[in-house]
Amino acid sequence: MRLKRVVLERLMRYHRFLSQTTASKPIQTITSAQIAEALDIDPTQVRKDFGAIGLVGIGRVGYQVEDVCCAVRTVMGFDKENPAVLIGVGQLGGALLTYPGFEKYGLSITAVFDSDPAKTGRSKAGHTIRSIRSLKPYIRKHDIMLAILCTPVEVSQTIADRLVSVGIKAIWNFTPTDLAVPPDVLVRDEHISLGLSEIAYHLKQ
Amino acid sequence: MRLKRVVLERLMRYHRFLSQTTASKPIQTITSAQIAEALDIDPTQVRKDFGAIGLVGIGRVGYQVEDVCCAVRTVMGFDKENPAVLIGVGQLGGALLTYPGFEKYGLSITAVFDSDPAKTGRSKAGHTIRSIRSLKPYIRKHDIMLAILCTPVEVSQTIADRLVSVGIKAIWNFTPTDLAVPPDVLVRDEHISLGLSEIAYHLKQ
DNA sequence: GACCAATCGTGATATATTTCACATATTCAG
DNA sequence: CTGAATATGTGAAATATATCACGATTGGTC
Repeated sequence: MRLKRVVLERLMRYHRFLSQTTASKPIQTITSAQIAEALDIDPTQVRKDFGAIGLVGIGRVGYQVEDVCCAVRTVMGFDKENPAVLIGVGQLGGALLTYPGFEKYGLSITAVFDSDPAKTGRSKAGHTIRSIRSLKPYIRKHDIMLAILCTPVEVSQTIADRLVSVGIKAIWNFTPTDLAVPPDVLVRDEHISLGLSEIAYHLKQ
Repeated sequence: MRLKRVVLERLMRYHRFLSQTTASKPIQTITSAQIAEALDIDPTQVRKDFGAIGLVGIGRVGYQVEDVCCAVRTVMGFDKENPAVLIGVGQLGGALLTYPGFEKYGLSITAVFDSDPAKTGRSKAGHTIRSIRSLKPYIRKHDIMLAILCTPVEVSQTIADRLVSVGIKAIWNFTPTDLAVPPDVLVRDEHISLGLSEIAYHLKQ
């Protein structure tokens, strides 16, 4: 069965926790209770999640840490290369370009685009900024499936439409827009205003 | 009753949608069905969410757009000033400093800190970077409740502990760490790896 | 003013998610 | 080898969330 978003997010937390833990103190195995305690999750939940990705533990012992990490990475698809394009090299786009953690997840930004003629041709973080007009041919030629969207709000839907028309399969949306796309295209929103709302509400209490 | 996180997120989507819509074409009222259609949500859900924040609509007409926006902003606490400190002026921290959208939500970054002596004293986006050693006295003196955490992973928990000990009430966590804090302190995680996992999984299918 | 169509408000229903409870399996001690 | 202790794995129960169904209310039309 297709894994739900909440499950994927928990799997990531397990993975991160185990990576951090083993980095400081190498351990072979871990129990669902230990993970649950650290991440403030119910132990049963941990076991069910593990079961969902085919992990089996050992009674009285727990799970092989190595196996867990491996299984999560495989299920997520981090072992596959995912070339991506980044569109809009503003402050945020620039910050993402230099983010060092992407390769760990199989993501590599292979080209960056911007509609500002003053930027095109220039170089940023080792990438030559291309004109937005070369976006379509590039995606077609290299069979890109993922686009990272960092444009101003005004053009984000327009760019999204172009991306869809040329066959993109996922859009990582850093613009504060609710994009309209066909159901087979995944949009993952990374609006920080959502986080801000939770914080502001908490502080008001 | 205390609003749930999912409700808050939907309220934000309504608010953003209405802001965008009215910006291009001024309208007085809107129906739950119209909002639901645009955001791919059930109309009943919209009405229940509105009911939860005390909004009442009019039969055959819908809701006053103005009222909705106003109610959301009030409930969220965007009408109150929220001074915040930002810790860790790297790529991401720098990008956040120049983000123009915060004031709309009542958030203002009043001071920025970094532990790198090479950075302290310098200026970035209109802020003088302070030494991390002045963090505690600053928070105490100005009664700051919110911290934006953009430090390297290695020190994030240490800084979080210091923040908690000096009375911070919410941490907006941009570092890929599961922070351990007392239950009365809100941590909102903004790990982009979570989004990445959803994308990688989708692309693998 | 009376009727019709469209919309809200909400209890009931359905679905999804989390937690509980316990049988089963494994380790360790004596 | 046996028994006690501690894990897992999973069906059942509880909780949370979303959707349906429908009465109540409003605005427009004749």
